[in-house]
Amino acid sequence: MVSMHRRPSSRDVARLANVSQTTVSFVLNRREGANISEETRARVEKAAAELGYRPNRLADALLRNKSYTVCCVTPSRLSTYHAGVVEGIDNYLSARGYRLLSVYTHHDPVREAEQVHAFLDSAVDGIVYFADEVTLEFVDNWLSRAIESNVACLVVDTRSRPGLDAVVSDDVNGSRQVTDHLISLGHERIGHLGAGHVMSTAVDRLEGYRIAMKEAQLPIDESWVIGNSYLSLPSDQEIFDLACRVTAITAAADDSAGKVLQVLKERGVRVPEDCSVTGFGNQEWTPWVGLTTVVQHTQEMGISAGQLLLQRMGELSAPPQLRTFATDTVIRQSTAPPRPPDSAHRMPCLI
Amino acid sequence: MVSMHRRPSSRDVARLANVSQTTVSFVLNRREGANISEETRARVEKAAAELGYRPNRLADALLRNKSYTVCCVTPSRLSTYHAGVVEGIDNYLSARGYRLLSVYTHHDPVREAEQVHAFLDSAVDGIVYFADEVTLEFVDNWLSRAIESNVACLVVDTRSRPGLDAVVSDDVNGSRQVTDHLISLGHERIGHLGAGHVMSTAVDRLEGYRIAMKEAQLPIDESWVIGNSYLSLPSDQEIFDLACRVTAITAAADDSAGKVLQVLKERGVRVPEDCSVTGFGNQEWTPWVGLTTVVQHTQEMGISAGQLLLQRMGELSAPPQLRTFATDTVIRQSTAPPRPPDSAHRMPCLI
DNA sequence: CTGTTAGCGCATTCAC
DNA sequence: GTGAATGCGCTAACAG
Repeated sequence: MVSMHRRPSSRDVARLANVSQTTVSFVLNRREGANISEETRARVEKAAAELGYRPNRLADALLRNKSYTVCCVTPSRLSTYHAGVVEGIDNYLSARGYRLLSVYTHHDPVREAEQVHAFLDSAVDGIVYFADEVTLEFVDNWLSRAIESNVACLVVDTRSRPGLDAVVSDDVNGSRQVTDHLISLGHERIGHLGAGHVMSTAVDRLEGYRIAMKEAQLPIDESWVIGNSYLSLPSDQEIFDLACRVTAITAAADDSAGKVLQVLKERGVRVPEDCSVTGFGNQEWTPWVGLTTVVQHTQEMGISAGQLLLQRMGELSAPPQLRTFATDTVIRQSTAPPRPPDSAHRMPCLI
Repeated sequence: MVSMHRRPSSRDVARLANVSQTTVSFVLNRREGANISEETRARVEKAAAELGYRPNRLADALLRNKSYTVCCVTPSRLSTYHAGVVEGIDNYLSARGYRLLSVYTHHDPVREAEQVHAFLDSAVDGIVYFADEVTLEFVDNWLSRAIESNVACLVVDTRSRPGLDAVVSDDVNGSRQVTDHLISLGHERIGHLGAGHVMSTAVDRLEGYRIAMKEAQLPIDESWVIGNSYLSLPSDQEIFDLACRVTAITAAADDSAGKVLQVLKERGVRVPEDCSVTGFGNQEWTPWVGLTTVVQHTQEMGISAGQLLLQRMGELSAPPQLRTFATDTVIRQSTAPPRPPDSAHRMPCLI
């Protein structure tokens, strides 16, 4: 026979301790002004412990219209980068009495809006939106209500919302640095596997590549720039063709670089001997394949996001802040000097 | 001047529509028995739309002690496997009026307990716990309360909680099949990079390896079995030494296999020529490195988990179910027949 | 058919 | 120093 007892309420504690509900509230919340006798305090605490009393968060949130909850909206779970930022936010907020909940949109704007509305219907205090190529253009479906509801909103990974607090990597310089690395190795024909023009991160990374090439006075053949999306990559043939035209490829994302490694391996193009490859993001698996890539300081970004959120909760009308984080380049085995032009070895595509 | 209006309540709708709050509730919830005139219904709906009324989920949840929310407790975000299962649960539940929220424990049992308690304090309807090597032995810190609170609990990835609904892969057979694949290629000295004895998945994968070897009448030298944890892998040297003693290594996890690939590459052991390598899990990056691995049917597992949860919510006393899912082996380029014993090429470690 | 009333669990203002 | 009364927004008995 399972005990179907209702869970204990503060009233139950009050009854057991022979005091009023108010006193229980005062004791358990350590309320300042209230001068409760030591004897009463002890009796209340004993009663609460005895019953295993825990305050009902719903009742409190309903009363205050505040739930001490922040939600984090992400396209999917699959990114070391996102994971790091979320962990940073989580660490910051959980140490300050807030909890962080996550939902995934699966790149579906309708689902995203539903998820956020559900949060707004539950007195959420803050929303962190991780920009997504697909849903970005639909954020206004929910963002306007979030702002009207005085909820602290913050966006990660895009500069396209100047009215909001935002946290981003310095994508331009990150891309520039990794391209400089290739240039310093002696590469002159360098390709870029980009991710289109929807995400400012993609645009910035392409821009960084262009700047590096320009500063080195290396011309860019426009056929060296391919890729329109983080999500759908160019065909194997397009990637292969690019590798035949250049001696190095900078990819705007590690996942894209991973795909490049696969294609080149399958077609007999050796990395880095025949073609160097770089990524962006330092995903967990990149050491395993020796991919040279760009490290983003995800923990710091997350902590900063947490700070901005709490500030915004306190001061809704303060001017929005954009925080940009420098990156590092981590050099592994996927980059090396290009083959000398007269090398005996021929690229398979040139045979 | 920001409008600081309180968000509209059902009472506001009632006032605007000139009806009582009850009528608003009946209309908006399409309550069966109540026979509301078409005219009234239209007036209420118009008023609700005009005010942009949305019901407050907190009030409802407080009243019913039910929030139509399920929480999912995961060690971290970084796993294609977890991602797939969570997506399956999400798809199933969101189509049935529930929402799925996720939290991460970062392998910290204290944090995990806090997170779950916060959910229990908010009338969560179900909990999905993804077994984790570190927190598994502490689940009773919160599990007992969850069960007493009549919350539907389900565990993924471990058979160690026979009292609970559980969803697992057929790890024994998955591991056995991938080992059989190596045996059929002609390997006789096969090593296993395991993950200890805490997680039943790790134990089962080791067991599957042993069964396959036994059935093929291949003896196992106990020095071929290394690895005590999913989280902390053996040293590079240990991995290298293992590769010198065998012609193939089955890893209990893709991440471990990835590490093996890195070490072998760094030390000049060619894969698959000198040593074949297999993983487990079909993580997103495995195609990029051509890793032969075991595919788990994550979506189906998630859907099944969703079904079990809803069943359990309806019938708390039903006998617990364990659902086991078959796996597939996906063969890529990291496995090949062993070198002939008299091969001219020598392993670097044997030189 | 619709409105009045009560109460979910809590914090809080105001008496005593 | 402590307690009675109020209301957050909602649904659901129960009247009428």
